[in-house]
Amino acid sequence: MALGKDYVTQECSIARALEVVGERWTLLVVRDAIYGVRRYNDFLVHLGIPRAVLSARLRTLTEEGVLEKRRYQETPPRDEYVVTERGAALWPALRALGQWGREYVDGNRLRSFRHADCGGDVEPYGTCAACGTLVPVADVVMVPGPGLDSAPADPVSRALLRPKRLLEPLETDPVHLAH
Amino acid sequence: MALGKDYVTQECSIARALEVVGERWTLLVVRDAIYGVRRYNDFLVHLGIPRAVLSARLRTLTEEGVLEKRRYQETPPRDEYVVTERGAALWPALRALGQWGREYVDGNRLRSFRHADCGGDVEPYGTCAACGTLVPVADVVMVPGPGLDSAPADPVSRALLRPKRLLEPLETDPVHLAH
DNA sequence: ACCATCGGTTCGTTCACTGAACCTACCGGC
DNA sequence: GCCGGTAGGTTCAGTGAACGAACCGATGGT
Repeated sequence: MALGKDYVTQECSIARALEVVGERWTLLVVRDAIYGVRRYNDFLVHLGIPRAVLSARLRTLTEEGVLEKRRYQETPPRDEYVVTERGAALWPALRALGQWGREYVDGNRLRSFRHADCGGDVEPYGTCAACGTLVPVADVVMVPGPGLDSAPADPVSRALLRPKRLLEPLETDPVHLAH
Repeated sequence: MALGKDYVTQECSIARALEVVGERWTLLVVRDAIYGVRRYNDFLVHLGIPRAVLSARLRTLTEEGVLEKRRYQETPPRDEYVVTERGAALWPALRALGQWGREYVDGNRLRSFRHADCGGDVEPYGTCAACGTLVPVADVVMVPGPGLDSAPADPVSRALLRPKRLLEPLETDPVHLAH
C-alpha cells in the first residue's frame, strides 16, 4: 500500500520493494534500526515522527519480517525492535541512497562509512577502498562528519556523534547525564 | 517535503536524498526514466499514476536536476524528459532496492540485469559476476523474466518484454500495430 | 467537419499524516 | 498512600496529499 492503492499493476521488483518500505518514514526507521536503535522512545525522539505513525510502521515492518519484536524485560513488559537478516539486507539500498544524498545534496558533511577491519572508506558500490573486499553490513562503522550538530537535543543523536559499528545496539546516555 | 513537513531535523544524507526522491511514485518515475521512458504519456500508461501527480513529479524532478525537459519537436510542441547524470547516479540505489525486492519479495521472476559487454549477471553490489568489473548504468541490459505478463495492455510494458539497454530511449509500438 | 492524440489543469472525494491529548503499567521517593 | 516520571502505546480532530474523472487547447488525419 505504499503507493496509491498499491503497486499490483507494477511488474517490477523495485515496486515490490517499495510496497514494503516505500511509505513515508519507513526507510528512516530501517536506517535507525541498522544504526542500532531498538526502542520505541529512541526512534521517537530521533526521528521526530508522530507516535501513531511510528506504531504503524513498527507493526508493518515486524509483520513483513524486516524487524523482530523481542521482549527484553518482563516487569514492566518492554519490547525492543531488532533488525532481522531481511532488514539488514536493505543496507546496500540505504547506503547507495545515502551516497547519492552525500554526493548530490549535502556535500559530504554528515556521516561516512568505514570498513571496521582495515579502516578503509566504503565506496559507492559497497566495496572497501583500502582492501577491496565487499564490506558486509556488520563490518561497517559509521563515522560522524563535520556538518553534524555538535550538541543535539536528543540522546540518540548524541550517541551517534561517536563512531558506531552498525547493527550493534545503541547505548543512549540516561537523560540526567545530559545536564 | 517528502516526509512530514520536511526532514530538516534529520542530519542524514539518506534523509536528504529522500527529501528529493522519497515521495510517492518518485522513485518509480526515475526507474522508468532510466529504463528509457521519456514521454509524458508513456510514464502515464506504464505507471498508472494520476495525471496531476505525474505532472507534479516531473516538475520537481526537473527542478532538482534529476530529469531534463527537452523539446524534441516544434509543431505540435512536444517535450521529453531525459534522465541527467544526477538522475542516473540514482541507479545503484534503485538496483539495490530491486535486488532486495527480487530476493525477499517476488522470488526472482520479473527482471534481471546483465553486463552488456560480457553478458554476466550484475551482482547485489553492482559488479559483474563474469568479469568482475563495476558495471556503469549505461552498460547494463535489462532482461525480462518468466514472471512478467506476456501480453500487457500498455505499449511501454510490451516494449519492456525485450531485453533493453538502460538509458537508451524506449521505442513503443504504435497502438495500431498491437492488434 | 469530425475524431483522435498529446500534454496537461481543475476539482470533488477519499485517505493518510500530523500533533495533541489521553491511557495503562510500573518504579522511586516521601 | 500519593505524587511524579518513564515507557509504550491508542484515540481523535484537522489538514494536506493522492485519486480519478472531467475538461481543455493545439495539432494531425480522413
